[in-house]
Amino acid sequence: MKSETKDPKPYHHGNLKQALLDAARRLLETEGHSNLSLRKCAEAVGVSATAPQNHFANKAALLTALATQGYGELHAYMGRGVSDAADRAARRQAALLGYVAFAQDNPALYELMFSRDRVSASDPDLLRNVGACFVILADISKEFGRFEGEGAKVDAKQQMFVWSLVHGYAQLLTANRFKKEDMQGVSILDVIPDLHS
Amino acid sequence: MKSETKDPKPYHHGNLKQALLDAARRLLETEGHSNLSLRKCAEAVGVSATAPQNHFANKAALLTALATQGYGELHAYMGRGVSDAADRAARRQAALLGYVAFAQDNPALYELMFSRDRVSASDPDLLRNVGACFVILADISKEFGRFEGEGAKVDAKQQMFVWSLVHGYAQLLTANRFKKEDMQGVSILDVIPDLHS
DNA sequence: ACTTCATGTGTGCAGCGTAAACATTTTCTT
DNA sequence: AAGAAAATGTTTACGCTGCACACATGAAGT
Repeated sequence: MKSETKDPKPYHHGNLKQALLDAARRLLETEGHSNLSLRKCAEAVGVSATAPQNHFANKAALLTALATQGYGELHAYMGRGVSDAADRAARRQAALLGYVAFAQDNPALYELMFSRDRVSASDPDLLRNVGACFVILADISKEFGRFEGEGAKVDAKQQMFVWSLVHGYAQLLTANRFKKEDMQGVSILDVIPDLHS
Repeated sequence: MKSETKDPKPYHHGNLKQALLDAARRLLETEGHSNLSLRKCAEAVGVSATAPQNHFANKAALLTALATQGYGELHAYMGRGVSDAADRAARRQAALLGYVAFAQDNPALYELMFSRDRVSASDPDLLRNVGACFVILADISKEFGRFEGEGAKVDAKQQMFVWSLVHGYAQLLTANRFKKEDMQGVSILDVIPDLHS
């Protein structure tokens, strides 16, 4: 019984990496992005100020991990409560509502996920999770509206249309750019025009 | 001739405020948002590190002024090359193309304009310029697609649809979230589905 | 047992925003 | 014209930040 795998707490702290991510995530939403610092994360977890360096090469690496985690959860939100047998219209509805719900539940993280110079956009893990989200978006975009051109181009336009619409809606919503009175009883589904005659 | 208004250079520097904004804007696009500092702006202009404090209460105030300026230019981009006599379809086309062009020309500034905690969203000047942009968006949103509900609600949904779509498209485009091959010869106008039967 | 490596601490440094005291120049008031 | 007041700029200082570096410690492998 020399290498049992029952207790995965390897040593000093436990698993500091995930603890730092959790603390960073909480600080991000509570204090705002510009008040998030590695030192505050370290202090929240109870380690020295330089301990995070053992798990993240720099601050950008931590933010990238945070964004990667965010895309994973966004994917989960979009797939929530959808049975495999559901038709595309049902999946589409659930995915759109889930997408917006994630942004509303994690506005600061959502903004970070689309920031241009705070996360390293070429990170493989990040790209993988982004790709997983895009698979769902591509699926629900099929048979959506009428676009001109040949087949592949039509698919691309449909996907760009759906992603642009839901992303823009989510961002403008969480950035409070919509008038409150316009939002009464309105969801992302109401903002999609009737596409067929 | 004691108070002639011919030379508006008041004294020491000239007009440091605008010079700082110009420097900040250049640094923002070249160095990226996370490498923009007041001290670098001051150095670029050739004044001491604390001189900006006389013109901007804090860094957020400078970024807010930058965003305000951005919305002014976005408004100008949307109105470019449009005669007053043009019909709504022509204005819509020009405004959408102008909107996206501004985002492409000023990606870092565009991101700043929609950031949640770096600009003070309640600034009156900012709100005024945001409102001016929204007036154009509301105008081009009329008679767009088919939405259910009574009159005012339909207008609101149309506006939210158009702004969500063009903002999402602009942001995803500048964040390189679209596949390059999908973008070949595609503009914002191609991503809007045929809304009528 | 000894080495090796992963992980955590302590120290130090340059850059940052910004507060405070002071200097200088313009503008206002008389 | 003269002095007061305001606007603008500099210097200094302080605490916070990311991070490089040397070192300590505990776990794992041989």
